[in-house]
Amino acid sequence: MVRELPEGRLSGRIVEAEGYPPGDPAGHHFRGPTPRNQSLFLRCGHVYVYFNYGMHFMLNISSERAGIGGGVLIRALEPLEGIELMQRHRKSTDLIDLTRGPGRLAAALRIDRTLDGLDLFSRGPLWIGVRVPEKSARHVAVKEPPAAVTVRIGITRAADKLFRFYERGNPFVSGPKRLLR
DNA sequence: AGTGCGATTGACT
DNA sequence: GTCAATCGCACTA
Repeated sequence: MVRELPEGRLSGRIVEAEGYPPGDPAGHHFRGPTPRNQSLFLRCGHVYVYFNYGMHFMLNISSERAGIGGGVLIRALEPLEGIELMQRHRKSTDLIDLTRGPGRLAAALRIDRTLDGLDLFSRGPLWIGVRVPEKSARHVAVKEPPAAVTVRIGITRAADKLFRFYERGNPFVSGPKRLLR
């Protein structure tokens, strides 16, 4: 995940996310489009930013064809670039909690509703890149990071669905210990 | 027009 | 472990 700001570039590896697919009663798109959630109905790859609990922004990415509601909540990053600026945004120097959790992540990247509706493919102020290894590893077997699947965090409806995905063992993943697998 | 609560976090016992 | 902060919005009437 790459955030471009006048002060510099911020980036991090996505290590935790949750799916909110079409028809999911826990999704904000479930009851149809409204002014708040219309970005979830844009073609996949658009940003939906939700202001939660009156104080935290949450970063989502639409995941379906145009007109179909669905999205992915980005819950945690492993910080890569611009760590000092992220620390200023978070008013904390604690590295492990810098982007661990959806609210912290959005604060660190200075994400708010002005980014709502943005097309991630447009290479604007926010986009997703593919990290290229420092050295060419074509002849080396690339090891896939171990993935784990659990129920989603902090929801009440469809609470049994296994739609949370994270990199096993990564210290930048959020959530209660009982969900660790 | 009024109301209850939410995809969380940080402070505190 | 508990709990307050804080507000936009969907829902009810």
